[in-house]
Amino acid sequence: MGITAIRGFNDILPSEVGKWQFVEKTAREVFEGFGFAEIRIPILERTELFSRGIGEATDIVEKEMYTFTDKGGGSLTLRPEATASMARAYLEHQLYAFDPVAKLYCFGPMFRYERPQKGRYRQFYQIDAEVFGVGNPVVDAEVILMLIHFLRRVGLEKLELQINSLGCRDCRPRYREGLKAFLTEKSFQLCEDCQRRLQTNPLRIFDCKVQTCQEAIADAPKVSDFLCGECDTHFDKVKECLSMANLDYVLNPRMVRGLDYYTRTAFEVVSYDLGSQNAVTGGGRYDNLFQEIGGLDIPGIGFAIGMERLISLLPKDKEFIRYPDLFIAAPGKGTHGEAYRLANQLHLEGIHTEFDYEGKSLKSQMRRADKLKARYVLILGEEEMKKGRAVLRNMADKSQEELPIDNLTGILKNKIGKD
RNA sequence: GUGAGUGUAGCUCAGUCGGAUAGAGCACUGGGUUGUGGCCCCAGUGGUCGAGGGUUCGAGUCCCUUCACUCACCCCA
Repeated sequence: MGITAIRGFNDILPSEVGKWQFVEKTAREVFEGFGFAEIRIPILERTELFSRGIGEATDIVEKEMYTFTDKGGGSLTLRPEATASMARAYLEHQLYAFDPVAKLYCFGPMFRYERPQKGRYRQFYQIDAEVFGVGNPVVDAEVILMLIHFLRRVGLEKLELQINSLGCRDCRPRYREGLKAFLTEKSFQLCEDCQRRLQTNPLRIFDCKVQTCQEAIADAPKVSDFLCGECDTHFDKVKECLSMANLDYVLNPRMVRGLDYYTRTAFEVVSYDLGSQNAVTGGGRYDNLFQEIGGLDIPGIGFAIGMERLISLLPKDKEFIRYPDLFIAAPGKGTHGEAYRLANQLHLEGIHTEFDYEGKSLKSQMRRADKLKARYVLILGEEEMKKGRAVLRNMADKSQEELPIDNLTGILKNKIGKD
């Protein structure tokens, strides 16, 4: 093997690309129907954008970013997520001056230096959708509704929507301290990792798989007990709106988000067909992000969908590959040029046509037509060609008919359009 | 960063206790049919046994090192 792709960076081969196009096309249709507009943003940003936006102490910023110094001497980072960049673009171009409310979506690769495993790669693709400028809980529900609607449209079932409220900058620290105090008394029960988490991020202990840690936190206080009045009514309103839309959800008081900027509503959609990395999408509200990166006090909410994870869940029986409409077989040497001429003519008409480049036997050409799953084969026989005619074979039912070559385009368009 | 598993043909995999020229199926090419696909039959192409070192008369097989991939931890989409 010569040069290979680097670890965690994958090629998406033609046989897979149909799925990607389908998912992207569906996302565009659904999101634009909800009033979202596409935005395209760079994949490189100043490192500062992420360290301030995502949070210095997060795993992403601490150890997962692809950061380097460019020739101008500045520190740049391949984006590990899109929200901070989208917020930056919104501020930089003062989109709020036209309308404080911006509903944006974008597609693209993200980069995180992690050990790859099932559903986790160093370059991975996300679909992001964000609403900037609305603090009202109705929009939380609206965003979640759009997300679920999209997931159903691409054919996913057996999904579970989990929601939680993380509180705001007032009540989250209170909860954190409360939890810390509670667990400190039980710290002898905690594993080594959780001893550390107790200091750095006590909320994470909820995720620990160690039996004794689970026992320790079994009757730990919940976020909901600590929410301030405003966060409490906000969350109630979100739940109420979800119910109004007939969306089923599971309250997961243990759900924690890894990025510092999340506040209040947090949600995840998980699938039990995914393996260990079971979140297809995750998101939430981030009312502090804009202040961290720019100063203006603008609320936001959004989600990121993991493309690879989503695509791995797509129904298996669905066909995403486009097969040729026609294969032109030219068994005789004298008919080769005609195959080339005809194929080009048909290409200009948008008819997906293949032909043999190698001058192989008719049998071999037929075999290839079959392998490519061409619907029709046009056989340019020397006998027929002398009369200006050719044989058109329907590969599915084996029927054949002799046709005049000069009228071929019209006839094919008619036939192919029919089914 | 940590742990476990796996590396033999393009793909999926056999390969016994260390023994002779490393196999099968699929795929590919050609033929059986001078001009007709799938099924069948025949033949052919294709290998640095991941790489490097060691033990041995002899290594795909045993040992060491290394690389890659996979899964899991951590964390997240």
